[in-house]
Amino acid sequence: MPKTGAARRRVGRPAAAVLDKAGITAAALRLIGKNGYDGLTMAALARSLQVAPSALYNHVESKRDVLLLVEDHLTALVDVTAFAAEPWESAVRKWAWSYRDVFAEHTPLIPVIAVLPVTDAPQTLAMYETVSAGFRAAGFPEERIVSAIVALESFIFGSAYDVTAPADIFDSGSMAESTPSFTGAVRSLAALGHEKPADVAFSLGLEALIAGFGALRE
Amino acid sequence: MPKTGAARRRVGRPAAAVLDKAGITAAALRLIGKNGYDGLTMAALARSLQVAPSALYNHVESKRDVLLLVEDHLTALVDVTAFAAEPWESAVRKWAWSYRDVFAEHTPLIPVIAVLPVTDAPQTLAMYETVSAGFRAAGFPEERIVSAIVALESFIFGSAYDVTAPADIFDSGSMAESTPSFTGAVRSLAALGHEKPADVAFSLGLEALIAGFGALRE
DNA sequence: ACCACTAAATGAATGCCATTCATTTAGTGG
DNA sequence: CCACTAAATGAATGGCATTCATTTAGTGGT
Repeated sequence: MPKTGAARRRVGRPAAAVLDKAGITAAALRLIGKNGYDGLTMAALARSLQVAPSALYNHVESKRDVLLLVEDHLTALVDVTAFAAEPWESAVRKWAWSYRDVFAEHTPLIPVIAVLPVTDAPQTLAMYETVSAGFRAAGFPEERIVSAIVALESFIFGSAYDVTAPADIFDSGSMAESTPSFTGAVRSLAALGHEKPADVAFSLGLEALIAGFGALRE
Repeated sequence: MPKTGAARRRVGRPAAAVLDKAGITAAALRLIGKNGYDGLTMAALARSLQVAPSALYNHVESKRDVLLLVEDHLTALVDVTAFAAEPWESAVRKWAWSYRDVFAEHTPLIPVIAVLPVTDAPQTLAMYETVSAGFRAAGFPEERIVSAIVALESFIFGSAYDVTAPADIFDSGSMAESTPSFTGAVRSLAALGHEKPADVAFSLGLEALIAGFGALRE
């Protein structure tokens, strides 16, 4: 029996195209928002677009392609505006926090991004252009710009994972007596207060990187 | 027909146990070494141990469990010896390079490690104990030790991905004219020489972190 | 000596997944 | 008007982790 309200599409090319990359991207993001990355399957994506799974392959080559569309969309959300208006230190700081926050919600993309040729992701390339122009304007020696950005990005990606870690990740359980130094350090961090441990670590590392890199400027 | 040289095991519990965790770990590592993480399937693992796939589940609960065994084994390979014998700066430097090098070959484990409660991984916990003791002995304020280690680890994990990136990852292709600043920076890095870009970026970031954190010591 | 129980293997499903292919239909350029 | 291309369906395909019923071997208790 045909679906209740579903006016089944008949076989063959429809008069107006049903799918395009923007629609696929939006549907993927909706799906991820509702069910996480486990819920993002080609079948579920097709269902949410009221289309047969195989129809997706007229628009993307693979599931990895879908992840790439999502990645590029998200990168456009990273805030780079401070590079136009603020001193280098605070611009980097804002960019880094924003970048981490966006991808902390999307860690399954990190393995994809990390090895992604920038050619395949126009928004990502645009971000690099803005950031590297900011470094150049701040007096960075040209041959260090890319390395500094890569180092910051590595730190940001690693820190994004850290945000998703369970609160009790450092609970050493029954081994506590045999690891006194670590157990003590964990306890005294916990005693410190309510600020999120992932934020404390990110701030600590980011400020060290900013200070260290700032010294390279001419 | 029974396999050629294979003396098929008959159904039922064998006289001597065929499997244990150490054997499973070793086989998984062999498989990863030969075919990468794509080649590590429960079926392939079982085949390499001459066992039915379902037999594995008497010893591990899931594939994730297998990855955990591998992770803990690898962590034991990270070199922490310098913390016993060298000044803090060089000990951290050696540890960080070693840690990055080990996991650069095993990036698919990073999502697993990053959210892994330390209770489940004794070798990993042992590494933390040695490192935090080194920080403490170097005069680190106790409540910053964990944050500093987490920040370093985040940088290390992100940098491990970077090692695996394709050489032409920053080739902006046809968009080169619209991204002059970034394209110029990439070119002048390439002109610089033969040192691996991932190593340059890692060194740059690591030295900044060491310098920044060193200043926290009392 | 027996018996209940647990541990460790096999082999046959199960259900999900990404992807491919043959087929159908709709627009388009020459 | 005709060949071609684009975009949909629907039916495979093969691989995957995992589960379950079944069989057999050792073990601890009476």
